[in-house]
Amino acid sequence: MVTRSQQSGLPEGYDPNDYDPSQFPAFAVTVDIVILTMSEGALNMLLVRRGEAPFKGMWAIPGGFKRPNETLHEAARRELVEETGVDVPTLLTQFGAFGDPERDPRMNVVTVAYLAVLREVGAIVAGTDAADAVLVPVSDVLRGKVDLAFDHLKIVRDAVDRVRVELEVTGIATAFVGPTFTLAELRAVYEATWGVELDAANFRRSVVAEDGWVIPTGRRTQPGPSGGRPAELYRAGRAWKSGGPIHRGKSSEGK
Amino acid sequence: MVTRSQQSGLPEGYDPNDYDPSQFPAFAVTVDIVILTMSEGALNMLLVRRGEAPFKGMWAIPGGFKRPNETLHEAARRELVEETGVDVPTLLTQFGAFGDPERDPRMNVVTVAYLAVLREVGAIVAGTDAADAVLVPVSDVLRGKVDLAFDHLKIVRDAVDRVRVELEVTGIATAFVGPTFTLAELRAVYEATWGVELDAANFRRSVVAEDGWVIPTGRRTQPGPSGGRPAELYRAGRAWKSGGPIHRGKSSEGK
DNA sequence: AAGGTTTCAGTCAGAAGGACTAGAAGTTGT
DNA sequence: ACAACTTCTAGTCCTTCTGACTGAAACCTT
Repeated sequence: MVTRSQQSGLPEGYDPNDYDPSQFPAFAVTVDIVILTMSEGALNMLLVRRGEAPFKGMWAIPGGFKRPNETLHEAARRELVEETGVDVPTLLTQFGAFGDPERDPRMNVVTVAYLAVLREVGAIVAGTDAADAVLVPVSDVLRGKVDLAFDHLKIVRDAVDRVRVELEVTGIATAFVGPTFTLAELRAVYEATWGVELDAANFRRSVVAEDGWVIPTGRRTQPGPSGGRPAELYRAGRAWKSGGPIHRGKSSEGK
Repeated sequence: MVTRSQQSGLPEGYDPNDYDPSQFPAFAVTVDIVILTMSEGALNMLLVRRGEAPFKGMWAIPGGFKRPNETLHEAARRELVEETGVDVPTLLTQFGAFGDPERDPRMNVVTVAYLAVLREVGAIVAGTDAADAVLVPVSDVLRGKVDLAFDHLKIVRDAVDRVRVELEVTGIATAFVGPTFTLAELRAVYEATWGVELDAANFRRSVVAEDGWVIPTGRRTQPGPSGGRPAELYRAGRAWKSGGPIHRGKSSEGK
């Protein structure tokens, strides 16, 4: 937007010749999406392989140009559908903008980063060419085991920081699991994202505490191959709109 | 940035002719800053008057174009210095990007919004032409008492939402007060921002609780015109790096 | 039937926090 | 000088929250 610095009343000590506001610099604006999902008890993310220079052959998070006639959110949603075929508009949260001059060697690109949380892991990668899209553990990416293009490593770090906070203050945890879920599944989301271990009994007590966090369906799961008592299936309640029931204590391994 | 959607391996059902990536659309990128400060026990913000169309004569939050050779954070810092003369790089936090197509009637502008917290109220407005810059209560803006240009009302709402969260999870509260402060001053920050009343004794207990939140200086303030026991002066400790000591309860009037 | 595994239910103690009372240390007014 | 008032500080009481733990219930495999 356009305010003081292109008006006539410029601040003292500022030479308008340093910068001509009528000739504003042009930027490319892109939208990048960090797509998270739970797989085998760990936090995973979707990466795509770049087919063009720069960074050809390297892994990157999906994204693309914003179009002039769409909002940022619409652009993120469009890219998400194109990459995964999944349409989850409510779970798309913007978490940062990145515009360092040297982040793209070809031109000046400002990107707006979004965070998407999905379930249904298998269908995601299947939707694209398997060689061009892969699901990798977030921990591998954070440890630098995967070389990412551009400043995508920084973007991923910010995304993980954000989802850890969102887990505590929003209902994003229910987005990782299906429409019905066991409390163990839900607990695994917290444990994998925060890198902690939560007491199953205390977790249950917090979540079931007479509020509308989860609603029992009456049905049960089949126990896993290792046996065990079958778990009850719940669906998400309406209380998640304003802060979740689980809060993390003092120190956590993660971060 | 540039990833899949401009590569050869485009997703199925996507016609490349819909959009030619090599001719990426040009956007103007600006940086807008919501500058908050405490004044007379209330949360205030800085507004500048627009001197040019569109929205000429209306109030707006300060901002300006990002330059090609600076980062977003540098642009925000530069604009902040130009507007207020105050340089507080650590307290500049990015909280959102806004890019609706119709947000600027002239052209396609994507703005990245920053939040700055300042003290020293008087010097701020004095730095600019008094008629062009004004400090107004945030509550007035949120109630729609002040017509803002562009989508700045939405930006301000997001900024206030953000600062309310930051107050709880970061040490941003100490940025509102001076290098030394009384506990009543610090408490007023929470009360004004959250729109609640906090018990002075309980607030003290939480903040002084053996951790490094605040460090007594041994000095005292002069009591106000209404008398009262003089308050002890503290300075901020180092514990604010990871979460503040004050948490808000269930329901608050604010938000 | 026995042992293993997982879920569910309850107890106990300490921490955290809200409401409250009382005292301490200044002010102003008569 | 004294009373009345204001604000800050210190402490108590009680409820709620939460971490750690025990044990029972329900299902598996062998």
